[in-house]
Amino acid sequence: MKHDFSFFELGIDRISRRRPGMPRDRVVLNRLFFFVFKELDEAYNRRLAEYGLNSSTFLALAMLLSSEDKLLNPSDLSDALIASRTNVTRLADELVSAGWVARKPSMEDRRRVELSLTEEGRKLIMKVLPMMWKLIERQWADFSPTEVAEFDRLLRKMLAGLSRFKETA
Amino acid sequence: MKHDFSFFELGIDRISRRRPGMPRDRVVLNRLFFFVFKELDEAYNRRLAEYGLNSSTFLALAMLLSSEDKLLNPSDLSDALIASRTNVTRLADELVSAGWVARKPSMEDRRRVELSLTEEGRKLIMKVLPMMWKLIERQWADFSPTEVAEFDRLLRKMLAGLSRFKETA
DNA sequence: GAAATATGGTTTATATCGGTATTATTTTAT
DNA sequence: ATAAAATAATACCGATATAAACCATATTTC
Repeated sequence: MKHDFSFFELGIDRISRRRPGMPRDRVVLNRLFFFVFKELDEAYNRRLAEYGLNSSTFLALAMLLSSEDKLLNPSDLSDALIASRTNVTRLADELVSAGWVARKPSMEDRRRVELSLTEEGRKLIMKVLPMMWKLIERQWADFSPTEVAEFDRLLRKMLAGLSRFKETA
Repeated sequence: MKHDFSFFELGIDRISRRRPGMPRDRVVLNRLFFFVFKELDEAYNRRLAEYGLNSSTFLALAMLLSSEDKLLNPSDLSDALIASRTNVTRLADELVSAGWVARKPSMEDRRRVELSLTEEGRKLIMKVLPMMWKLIERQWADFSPTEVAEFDRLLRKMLAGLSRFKETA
């Protein structure tokens, strides 16, 4: 990595000095959040790439594994992945052509499509899940249970703040 | 919004029940982080869109404003935005054709290009910055200074955890 | 000082994603 | 029972992003 976060902090401070009125610490927080996300996303994608997966395809397979009875529709996946249905159609194409997922028309509702894991898809996600969990454990290893709980609380509070200013638009 | 976060928590718990060994709370934390990021990004982009901007173009203009003397190269922007140089080229094209930024060849190093704000670009970012700061203040309004500091600390700790497992690959 | 290497920026090819329109089917309203 | 509205999936298109190849210029190495 070329830069750690201090690089950004300096940039923010430079703006702050010249244009007064900036809520400095909160701007840093937003930027830090953004930065951490990028690192998080990149780290996991790099590991998943070893299996020909990425965050979206991994999560899709995990969802499919977790609901092996219920049968999942593309719309369900769209919700679970926070992705457009358009994109899920494409993802499903990808997963099907990789041989991990099967598409079947639904009997009850003929508009629907039912997605399920193939044997290969099942084997793959069963292999990847424990790897991911180990990774996650390692990532959070330094956090005490209290810290985990506090982080959780703050993230949810942040969510509340965000939803509030969504209404007022 | 169709779903709040509890939707995802239920999905995680469903997997957890069937496949033992999941570090449940940390998985939730990762997923929550991802969810919050999406909301954050979407919220800011929606506001910036009113000015014909998005996170990238906004940040680029802010960086340019903050270094009105130093003159910024595309590479600098690439670092600041955590974006590929390829993408910065495209962004610069966009900003130039919108009339907000000027491109000038550098004298000292003839490989380089120097980017600077036009008068219009300057006016725009001077208008947008205070709007953004107000937004950020509102977003974090419920957080006490202690909470802000604690959030900051936890995010940096998370970063440390991430960088650790980057090395070990 | 010439050759090898590194750097800055762009072009080209490719991936990922969302919006809109479209088609097929189901549900609702009258 | 039929017309209108809603829903599910997709095709098509444009926006945003990266990687790889490339050219021009600087820097390093010998």
